[in-house]
Amino acid sequence: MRFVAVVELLPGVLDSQLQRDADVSHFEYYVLAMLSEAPNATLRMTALSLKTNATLPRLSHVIKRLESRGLVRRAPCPEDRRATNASLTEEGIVLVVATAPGHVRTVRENVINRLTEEQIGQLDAISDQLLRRLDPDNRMNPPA
Amino acid sequence: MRFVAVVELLPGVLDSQLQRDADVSHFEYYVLAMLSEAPNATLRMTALSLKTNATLPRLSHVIKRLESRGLVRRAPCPEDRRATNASLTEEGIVLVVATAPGHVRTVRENVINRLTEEQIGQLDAISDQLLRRLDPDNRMNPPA
DNA sequence: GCAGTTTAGTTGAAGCGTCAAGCATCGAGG
DNA sequence: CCTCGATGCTTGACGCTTCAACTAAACTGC
Repeated sequence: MRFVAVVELLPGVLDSQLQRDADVSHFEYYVLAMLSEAPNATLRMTALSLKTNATLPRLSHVIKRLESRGLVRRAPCPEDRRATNASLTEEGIVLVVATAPGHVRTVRENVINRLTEEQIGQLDAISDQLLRRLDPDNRMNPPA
Repeated sequence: MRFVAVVELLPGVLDSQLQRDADVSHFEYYVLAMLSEAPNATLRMTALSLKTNATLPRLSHVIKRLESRGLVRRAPCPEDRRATNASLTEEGIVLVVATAPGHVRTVRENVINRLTEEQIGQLDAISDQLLRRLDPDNRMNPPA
């Protein structure tokens, strides 16, 4: 199916733009973006891993790298001392703010602008349908 | 967009099924499948890399692994001695034949069966539209 | 309270993808 | 022919993801 080809190709396109513009992978950007939307730009590791569909080890490694680049800060959670809170630093916020428009534009150029209004509606309905199975608990898109 | 979530999640689903059933990644399966469709189950490395949207180094590594597992055979191309022909072995053919139905079923369960006839048509038209930009030369789907 | 289990997260080793460099062959120009 | 650039592919090193193993803290039942 042609759709499979789209699924194969699209991530690469999104990745290269972010790599060029901000030297982050699409996944790293997504992590930063999820943090930036959270109250106080802070989330617990587990919550963040659910939102980003990452395994905990993966997230742990990524956060360590982002921390070493000064974009994220880790602090033990006071309420549950097993847990770790990840927060955006000032620098991290700056990066997200600076990078978001370019990223949005890339999505726009590669997806939205290629389709009619009607098709966008169709695609959204189709995606919704598919997510019922791919993400039954709606982890990736909590009713923000 | 919800569509982005689909693009993130779907590859993982397809991958796990193939990993479970045949101990190959989705990409490895795709390589084997492309070979199986080619005349004489043989393709030159460059042609195969275009069809699978892989860099040549990546393909080279993958083919080496598949060869070491006895699924693929490499032979220098007689017409152009720089080139390498990759072919499916008997064993490789057996794997593709044995694995294809399960893979098709997975795609069916996760995509096709979730949508109405009408939506499938819409998705195909949308994919076609998007591929005009994502794959302008139509490398991934030569008019078979 | 205290053993056993569950939850939260980190770490290190192993495997795959990417990138830069390399080698061989082909083809075009003089 | 012979050189020079282009083409086809391979290789090795490095980075990221995954998996298994581990530590530590929190619940649970007795």
